[in-house]
Amino acid sequence: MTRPVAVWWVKRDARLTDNACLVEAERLGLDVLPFFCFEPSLLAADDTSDMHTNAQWQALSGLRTTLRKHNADVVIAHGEAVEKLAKLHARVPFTHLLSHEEIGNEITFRRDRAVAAWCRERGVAYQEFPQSSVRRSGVNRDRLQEMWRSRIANARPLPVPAIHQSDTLRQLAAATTFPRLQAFSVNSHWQPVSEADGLNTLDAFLTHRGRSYRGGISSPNTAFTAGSRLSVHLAWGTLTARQVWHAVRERLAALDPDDPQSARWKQSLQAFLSRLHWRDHFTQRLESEPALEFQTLHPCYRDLQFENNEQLHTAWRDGCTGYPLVDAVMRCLAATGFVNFRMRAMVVSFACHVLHLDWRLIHPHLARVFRDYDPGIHLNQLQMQAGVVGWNAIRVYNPTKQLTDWDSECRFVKQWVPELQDTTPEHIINAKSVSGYPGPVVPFTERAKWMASQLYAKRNSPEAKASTTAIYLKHGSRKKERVSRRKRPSKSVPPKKTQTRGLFDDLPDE
DNA sequence: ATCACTTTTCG
DNA sequence: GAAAAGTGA
Repeated sequence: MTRPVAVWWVKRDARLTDNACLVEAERLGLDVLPFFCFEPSLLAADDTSDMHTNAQWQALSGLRTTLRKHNADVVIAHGEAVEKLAKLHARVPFTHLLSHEEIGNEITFRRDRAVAAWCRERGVAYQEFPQSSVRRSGVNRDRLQEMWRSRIANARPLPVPAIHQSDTLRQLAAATTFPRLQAFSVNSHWQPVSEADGLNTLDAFLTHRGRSYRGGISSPNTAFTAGSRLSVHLAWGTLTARQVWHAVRERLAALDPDDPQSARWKQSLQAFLSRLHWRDHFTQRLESEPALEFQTLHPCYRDLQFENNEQLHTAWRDGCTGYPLVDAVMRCLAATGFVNFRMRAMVVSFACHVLHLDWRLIHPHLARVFRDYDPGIHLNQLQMQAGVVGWNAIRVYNPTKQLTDWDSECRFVKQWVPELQDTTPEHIINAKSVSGYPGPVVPFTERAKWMASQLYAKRNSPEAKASTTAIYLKHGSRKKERVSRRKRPSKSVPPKKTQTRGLFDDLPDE
């Protein structure tokens, strides 16, 4: 009467919809036992924080609630994965271990390898299923479009299959409880993470909020509602890119051409889809080049010396640089775990180009204050904004210009930097001294120019130029041919039509 | 000539 | 991204 058991090892995929592990268990006709492990070695990592552990706890709590409606439950463990799996195996001799293919940092990769080795030793069939278009260990970027088409665009999200779980298994799972961790206390500033919250967020974006996406995501005052807010769900796997992609495509197809609002919706949703696709481009780069967690993709920057002044680092981290928008963003992140892309890019640019801090030095803190921390996205964006990828122009964000452009009334600044509560916007923007708020820790223009010159000097060395092409071919975008443009078209030439941007042109984000 | 806006180039 | 260059009223 007892069927063989497949353990579904839940990691960043605490959801029932579009879950290949559950579908596979059903296909094999196995009982399924979901298993989640809070791992001390991961909890202690310098890029992990309570914000992340709390997200996983919420996702898992949601999963448990849903599973119970299916008359099933999840085993919750606290300990190292191999050790806990072995202990479970002694109790329930499962034949299969199913999990999603995680593109993470070195710690999770090594952990996955150790689990695979344990499975081989024990004769447990271990299978990992991709949950994005990223190809494991694949480096051929020419085939990425094809991967996206076959895995995302031309494949429907998987429906929730029947879940078979014996009473014995269910009782065993139900008896396991959450470990007592500080991270599990509720913080109302943090965005909720669960499959149900993910679906609600997606729905609200597609029915109301999404209209303002285009034009709304740049300002920190509007981005909290105009942004999709799906990043946490994609990061922790309470939604998949495939679910989101198809939901957005359906919404686009359903737009009423007679509705004057439709044009705006269309622009917004297409801009969003483009970014959704870019996620995988970056994740693929980390999968192909895991060393970029520790060193720059381009060799010419590896011997670059950074000032790494500890006072400047602390001032940046705590939001005390004397640059109001930078400080507001750092404090907002620490409190909420979220801010829009542009503001994140600005604080990275500021730390690297103005404070002269190594991107590896600022990496752990940022990872910890991003509730949507996803190593593939984070590490690539970090290197890109630090200007060490090699082929993009070096982007230096001017915090004063950003303030004028996106928070000219200083609403966001005042919300997070109460010292400036009673100061007028003009006063703040012109950096007049305010008692109780520090002046600029370092001068912007001079320091930014100096760092840019350092970076360009590295890049322009003949050896560097030689390797740039090779690296670009391996890791750059495939979409647009890099045609050398005519310097100055003659007057007689018919006006060239403005090149319409495709979804995947080499202009990530803003 | 000037202004507002877009495109191109690039420490 | 920012600045310079271009465009068209």
